[in-house]
Amino acid sequence: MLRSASLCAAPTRLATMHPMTDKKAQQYGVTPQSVDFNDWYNEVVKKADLADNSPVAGAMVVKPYGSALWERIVRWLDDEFKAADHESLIFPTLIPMDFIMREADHVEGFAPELFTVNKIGTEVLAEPYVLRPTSETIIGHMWSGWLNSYRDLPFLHYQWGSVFRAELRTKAFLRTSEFYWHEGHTAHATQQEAQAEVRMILDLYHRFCRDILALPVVRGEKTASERFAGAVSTFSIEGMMRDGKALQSGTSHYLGQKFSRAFNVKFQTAAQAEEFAHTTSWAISSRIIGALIMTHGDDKGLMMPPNIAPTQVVIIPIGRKDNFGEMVAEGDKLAAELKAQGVRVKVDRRDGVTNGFKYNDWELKGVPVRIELGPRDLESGVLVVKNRTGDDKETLPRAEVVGGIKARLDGIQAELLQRATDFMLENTVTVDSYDEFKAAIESGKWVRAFHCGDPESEKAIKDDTKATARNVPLDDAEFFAEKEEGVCVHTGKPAAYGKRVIFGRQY
RNA sequence: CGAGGCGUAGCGCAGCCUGGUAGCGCAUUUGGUUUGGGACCAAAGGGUCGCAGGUUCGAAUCCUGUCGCCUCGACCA
Repeated sequence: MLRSASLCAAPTRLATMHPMTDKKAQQYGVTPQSVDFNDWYNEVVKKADLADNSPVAGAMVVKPYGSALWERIVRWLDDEFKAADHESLIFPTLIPMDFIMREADHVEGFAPELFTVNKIGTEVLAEPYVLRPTSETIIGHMWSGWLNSYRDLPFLHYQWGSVFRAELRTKAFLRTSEFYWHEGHTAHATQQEAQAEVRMILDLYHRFCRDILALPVVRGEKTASERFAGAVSTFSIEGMMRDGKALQSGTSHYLGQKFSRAFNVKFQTAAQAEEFAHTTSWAISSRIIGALIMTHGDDKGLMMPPNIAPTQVVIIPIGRKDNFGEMVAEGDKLAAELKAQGVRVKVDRRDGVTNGFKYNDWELKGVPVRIELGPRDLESGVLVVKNRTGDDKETLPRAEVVGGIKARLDGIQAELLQRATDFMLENTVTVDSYDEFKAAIESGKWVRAFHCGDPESEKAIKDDTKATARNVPLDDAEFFAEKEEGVCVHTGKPAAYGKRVIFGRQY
């Protein structure tokens, strides 16, 4: 619950500049981003009705609006996976604990955050289970039984579900002890094929973020110290939030033969040799909703990109008691015309709530387009239209609004992507000295710098600045891909990777 | 997990220090007036004071434990 804690945590700040000291502000709206980004985020999640806290530590309840959003995310991705010939399947939530223990790096990464089931009724289990933190192990186990010949490959599998990781500090959508995702798991006969899969998925994620969520993201490879526990190589898409922090928004891992060796996933080749499969895993989680909130949101609340918005257009019938019903009926007619074009539209038929209240309500929820429809408009054949992205209302002929609705939505989609891209570029600086590096990080920016690749140096930088290497952009990444040689900004040694690394503070 | 803060009506809070009838604003319900950017008047309903122990004649208030939330730190595929 959003109790007094967040408002009282820092009394000195509160006393001087917290707008919640104002009665009206306390009741309506959210804390401005510039005052306290954390408060802003927590309040938006609550007030826009995306999620609520549950009695279970760190586990949220996703409310209908949040669920509608997640369902749209799931649907789009699921269609794409299937279009790329992947098949879904369903694995148990419980995994034998010893499975997790079989791959050394995997254990080390996950052991501290495992929920363990060691009792059924009153009977203590000799071999406990864990609630899956991810399913490479149990899937590897099953694959070993399914795989005989190279002709069986590739396995192109994925499942939708939730996983459990007991993080010590949680935050709705960004880091919850149970979260929702798909996990892709594929097995291939060759390294090349597996690596092509990893890359194909990373690109799919990139398209999803760019075209559907209007999130500019940087495709790149993680440095060794930031790899998935058990991966040979990890690739990520990184987005910049409006506070300048980075959010890893999706990952795609090449696991080599590490898991196939641990779970005996092997096959006979055409040359009659025995070989271990090359496997991959990849995921986008409910965390992506956090990215959506923090990339596009403003002081009025959420801003939903039209391509993902559960509701794209809201119609507000405006009338008095005697003609409100008539206006609602007109709104329904208009809605039907928009729906016929495939637009997701709602008519706000609530009576006894003032128009101003409705405007603010839908702005908080981030609905891209609002149409007002009142007696005056009806009389003159116009509609009042307002985009969530701007401040101005437009009065336009009804036919123009109806006919131009798709273009309007596309325009908003493009505007959001452009805005977020500009923000990311404006808040990324290229530096060649460690002093500049520290100053830039301190001011909440991303840094592009040369690095020697030494994990010890990365650790030292993190201890010093709280910034980590986000990724090394791919050669064909949309941003920051330039090839360059230089010396490490931290150690002065020759730079690794042949290009600059993105550093930033992260969620 | 370490340090700090906070749990009182749906939301935001006061009351706690100094133990003695549980309050305020908003929201809700009803009636009326309103309605093109967060309406107004009137009346009404709503609370095991997070939970469990303890001290006391008596606990929202004092003590202990515990659960949950927030911030900083550590951790974070």
